Amino acid sequence: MRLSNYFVPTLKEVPNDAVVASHILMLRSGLIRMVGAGIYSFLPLGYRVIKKISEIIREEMDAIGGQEFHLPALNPKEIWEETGRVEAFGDTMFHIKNRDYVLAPTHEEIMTFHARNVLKSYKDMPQIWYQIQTKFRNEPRPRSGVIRGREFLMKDAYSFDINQEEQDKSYNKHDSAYRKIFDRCKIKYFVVGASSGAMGGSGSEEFMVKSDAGEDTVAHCDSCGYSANVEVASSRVDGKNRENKSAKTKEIHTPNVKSIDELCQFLKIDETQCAKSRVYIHKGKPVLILMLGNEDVNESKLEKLLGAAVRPGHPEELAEITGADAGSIGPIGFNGRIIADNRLKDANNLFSGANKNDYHIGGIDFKRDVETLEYADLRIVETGEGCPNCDNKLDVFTAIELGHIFKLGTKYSETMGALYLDENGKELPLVMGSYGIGVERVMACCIEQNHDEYGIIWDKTLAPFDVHLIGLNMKKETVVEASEKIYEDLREAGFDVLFDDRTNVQAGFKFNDADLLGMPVQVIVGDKKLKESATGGKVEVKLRRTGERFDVELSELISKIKEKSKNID
RNA sequence: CGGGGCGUAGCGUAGUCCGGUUAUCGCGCCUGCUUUGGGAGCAGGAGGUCGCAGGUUCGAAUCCUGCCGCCCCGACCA
Repeated sequence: MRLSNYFVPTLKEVPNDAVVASHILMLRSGLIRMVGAGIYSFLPLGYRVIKKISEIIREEMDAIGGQEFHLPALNPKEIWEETGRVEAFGDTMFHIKNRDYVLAPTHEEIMTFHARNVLKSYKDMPQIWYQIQTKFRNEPRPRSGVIRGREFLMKDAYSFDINQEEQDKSYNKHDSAYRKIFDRCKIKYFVVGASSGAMGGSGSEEFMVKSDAGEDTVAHCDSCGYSANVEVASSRVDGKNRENKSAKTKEIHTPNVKSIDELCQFLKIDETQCAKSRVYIHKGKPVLILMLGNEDVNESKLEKLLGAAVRPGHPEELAEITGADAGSIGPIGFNGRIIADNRLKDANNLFSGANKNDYHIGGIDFKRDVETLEYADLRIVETGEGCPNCDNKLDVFTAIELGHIFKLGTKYSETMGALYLDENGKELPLVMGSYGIGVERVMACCIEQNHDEYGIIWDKTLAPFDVHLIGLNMKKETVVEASEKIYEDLREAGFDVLFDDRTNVQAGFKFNDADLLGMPVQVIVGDKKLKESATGGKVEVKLRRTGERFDVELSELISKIKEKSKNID
């Protein structure tokens, strides 16, 4: 492709609206343009990358027996009403104004629609169906460029099996296919396992990439591979040890002391001597949560423990329930369920609120003074804490969810009546799985992981072109002749070549564009080096990732690039 | 949806507080000449509903009201 007539609008300056590296670089290198919030066009160069990623996904999906569909984005609303998901999605689903259609945010319903009445016999299974298409979600806040959009490209697959055991096989096939896909894309990812417990062993794995642009917070152990969303992650932390002697409880006047910090300062004590109180409302009833020191309550864990949603109590409620305002609440005399974090297990000599404004109580012994006290893990895991599975320490960071594989069970087959007959002629619901990959996120993550101050550094598997050929001074006939010939030869040798044949652009401009666009190999054709050799001339080859440059005789160029390309990974 | 910021040429911006001729500058774009291995030089030129609507005023990019859009933080996220 000749750059002189190729639509690659590069930007020298950083666009105002972009913040994260991948977004900035995708705009600057002319891969994408924004059309509206969370709505992007892929320009020719960017679309070449999308096609390469899609092709890798396609190959690996086909390899596990996947069959590619092309499904409508425009769906009759009534199909979605069968599963009650019009309501479940709520405002996240786009609705068409002048007909009863919705824009599909995912395709469980449509795939199940095709499966029912057609997959009738146990002999028809297993089936793996997939598509690589645009999804629509009315995200309240699109962000980070292509990473969270209102319209986005997704590979989603659905498996249909006769029972859970067979479903596990389909699930495992996807698990290995996903690892191959992300490995081939050279992405450094990790897998976050099933969020333990809640829905009876039904499995789920998220394929995550560490990134500041991410929206999930996860705890990860480098040495054993333990990974979990902080909503469920646990860690090894020491509890407050029970002291030999329990002091007597005493009420202490603590005027204007509202926070743990203030309490510690006022009493000259360490925060590990304090039990912090938070009151939550669960099913209309108050629950007192006690945390060691100044630790925050992990509301996700709390909800999982209680089995239903919780909310912090309003200030007026607190006064009514405890007789005190937020800064002076404690377990002694609290009327209701009390749950303490495991770190406070059987602790004594604690300070906490007195349920009386401007008073705290010291010398609290949980075993002696608090009846019906429950314990649970209610902490939010932090970096540096011990991994629950090995001797190492956890790292806590934000991450981008690239893919998700999920055991659906029979939720959709039952509500939509997708039933088959087993060997005994018994009618049973199909057991389903659902498996997604955000295609644009793969692209964004690659850029997040592979760029420098000058631009993108593509790996050869996803690079829009293999070689970026630069004719330095395209007004000199020697340069034109030589670069045109190299262009032909490289293409004949099977390389995709982006040829900067622009006549009106300075050398420095071309170099910088080449670094910005990030093809793995640059071939630089200049007048000087062409003249340097008696045997036909030399050109310079530069490897984008390492910055390594070297001169090559024209006659050896193809073989040299082939050799170097092998090593570029 | 809450909090904050922004909206002036394709991009990046000055001017806005304190209203006053023809709206600033850089990049990019067009023409010509020169230049050509690290984002060129000179000369000339085109390009603007100052986000939109209404209001105040002799006069509005600037003040007031309403709306729209975009970004960031939070809430939300099958």
